[in-house]
Amino acid sequence: MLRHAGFRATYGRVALLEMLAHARKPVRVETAAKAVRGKLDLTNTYRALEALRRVGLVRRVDLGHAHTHYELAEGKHHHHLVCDSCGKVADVEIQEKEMERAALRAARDFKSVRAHSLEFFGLCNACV
Amino acid sequence: MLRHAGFRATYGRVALLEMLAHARKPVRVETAAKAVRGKLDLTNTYRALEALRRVGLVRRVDLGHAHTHYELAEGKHHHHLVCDSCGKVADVEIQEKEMERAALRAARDFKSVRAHSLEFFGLCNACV
DNA sequence: TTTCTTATTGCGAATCTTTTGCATTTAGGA
DNA sequence: TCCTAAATGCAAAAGATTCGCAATAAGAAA
Repeated sequence: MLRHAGFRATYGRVALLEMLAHARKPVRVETAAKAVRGKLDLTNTYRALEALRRVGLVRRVDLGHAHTHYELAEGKHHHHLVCDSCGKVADVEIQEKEMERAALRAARDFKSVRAHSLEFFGLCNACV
Repeated sequence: MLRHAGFRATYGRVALLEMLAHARKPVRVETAAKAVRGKLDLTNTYRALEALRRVGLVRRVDLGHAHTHYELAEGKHHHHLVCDSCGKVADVEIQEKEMERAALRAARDFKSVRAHSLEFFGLCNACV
């Protein structure tokens, strides 16, 4: 995958992709860096994730915190429902196309929608 | 408004609300602070905006940048379509309720949705 | 395999946004 | 006018992310 995307397949990047593949929810850069400790430091984890994002191997997830999360870009684009209380994250699929069309209809003066970010916040069953 | 919300009506906060009332799009904290220069410094602009947000007078808008934007909380909750090229912002209204219901349906294990964030990115008519 | 080019990395320092501490000022009720 | 808690300014801290640069290593070529 890495070579095909024009990258060198370094231990750090491979480890990074592997950890993302096993993660069950979007991961903070700091967490990712710790997971590949010894193979890639924090600075280069930032650089690697950004590079991987640019070629579409990973996606940025903005959960409204001060820090960015990343997840492996597999399957279709989806959103998240985050528990306010425990932080649990569930994947959510929504009628994307229709929503973007609606946005375009609502926004006079715009010709196209390239992307959107949509995250939900609420309570999971295990929390009060 | 300020007194009614339990605040002291200081020059700084009044100026802040006035500038937000005239702004045509969500404003960065730094920009807001410059606009009320002399009446409120950067630190207290942060404090004031957060306080105003807690009582519902302003809303936070997260456009996916490294910094937070704020807008006056008037009218119904809405979203934004941001031009990738020039940064122009248009307001967008979407069928909120139905979307949140759909999210809840899609996310097993969740009992409620308190809020969501939704922003669109694309190109306005004036840009390439 | 060895060599060579340059992408990648580590590390320190810088930058940017946001928060905190604290002494001083001030809005607004008594 | 007086008094107290809310607000404020300023300096410094904290957290996230980026930059600069010399050292290292992946992978193509010999």
